[in-house]
Amino acid sequence: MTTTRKSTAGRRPGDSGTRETILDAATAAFLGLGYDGATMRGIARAADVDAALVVHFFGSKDGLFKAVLAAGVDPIRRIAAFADGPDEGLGDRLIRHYLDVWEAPDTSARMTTVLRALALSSSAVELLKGFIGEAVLGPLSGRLNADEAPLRAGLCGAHLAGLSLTRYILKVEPIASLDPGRLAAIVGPCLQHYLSGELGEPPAT
Amino acid sequence: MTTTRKSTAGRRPGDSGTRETILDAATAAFLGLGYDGATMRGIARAADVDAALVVHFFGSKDGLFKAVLAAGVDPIRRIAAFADGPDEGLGDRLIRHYLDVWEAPDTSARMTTVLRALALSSSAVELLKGFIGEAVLGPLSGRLNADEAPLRAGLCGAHLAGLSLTRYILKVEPIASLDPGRLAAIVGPCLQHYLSGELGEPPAT
DNA sequence: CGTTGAACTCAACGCCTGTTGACCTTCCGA
DNA sequence: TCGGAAGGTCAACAGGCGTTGAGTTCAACG
Repeated sequence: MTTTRKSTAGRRPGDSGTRETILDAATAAFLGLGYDGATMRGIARAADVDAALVVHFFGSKDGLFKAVLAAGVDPIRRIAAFADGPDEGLGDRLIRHYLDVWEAPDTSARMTTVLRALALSSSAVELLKGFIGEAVLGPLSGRLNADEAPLRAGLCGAHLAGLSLTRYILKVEPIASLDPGRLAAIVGPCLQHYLSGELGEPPAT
Repeated sequence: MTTTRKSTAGRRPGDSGTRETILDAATAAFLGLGYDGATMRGIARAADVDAALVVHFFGSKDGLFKAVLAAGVDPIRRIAAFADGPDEGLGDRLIRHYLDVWEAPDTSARMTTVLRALALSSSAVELLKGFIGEAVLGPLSGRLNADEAPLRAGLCGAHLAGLSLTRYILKVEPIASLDPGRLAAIVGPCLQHYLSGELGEPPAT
């Protein structure tokens, strides 16, 4: 027995979905503990795997977080579908697509992960900012033909972010329990106003 | 020279406000880096002091964080003053009071610290919910004579929370750099619509 | 059948963390 | 005048962190 290993190493037989297992464990860890709180070793342990394998798959902790972000935030891209259609119903379609995404159970868990991670680490803030800018605000402001498109997109983003925080994370009533359709009907017109209305002028009920 | 120290140790002459210096440094650190990101050594360095002294004063990192939170207390309550005055300008006064509080440098630092604490414990979430409910939503919904007052207040709260997240914490442009007066002029009418408008009807630019 | 590369483990690296205990120096009250 | 107590430094601890590199095992392809 000169250099014989313990034989636990090496590739496993069959098609192991280890990568996905790790990703799930990482999602749960980031959700429960935040970016800094979650550790590579802990995630590896939860996935019943060596920490080095996590590095092997995702390169680094940052890479892993980005992968979680990409997987969790990927549904955000679905929101972009709201852009198809005439200008007039834009605000309404935006809020409906947005709510659709958040109401899906696993999706909302993933997105909550992202938001939670924000509170603990500043590096996560940079990551999320980049993603929001690229995946949501960019396409949105690109589609708008009104002036000050980035501002309009930012206002919508701020309103939607606040809605998520209130409804899905803090669960403040009565917003949290409100019927999605009703909420969309209420918020849609305001988004529309931000998108195409006269900024700084009263919406005039 | 058996055990002679470098003579840098020992009590400093005069009345040194070292404790407060440390508290300030800690506030800044927690704000900029989050709980885990901020380090005892870093805080000590910023206060030009040894890390052990921080422990000496506050017991532990947890104790220091709690001290920072306790020092901040309740600038939120100042927002409640918006309620004085006629109904018509309510939305406008709400956003202006809200921005006033957040624009004050030390206040915003402290509030952001609290927000960051959210991820630490679910009790922090309860704390914030209580704060929001008591200081903003309560007075607001109590004052409104329209129907569905809690819902209206909740909508305003959601919008404002999103604004804080976007402007002060994530610092997403162009919202972050927007002139406060302009921002108030833009958002005020929408708040007003939530407060007294026809919910679910278009604001009709 | 041989080779290549992907999957996987193991041991170790260097770094940074919060905390401790010993020690020193000044202030203040008895 | 003298003795705590309070303010302050220093060196070191033990442990956790992300990451690395070498090594092993398996699957797939020519």
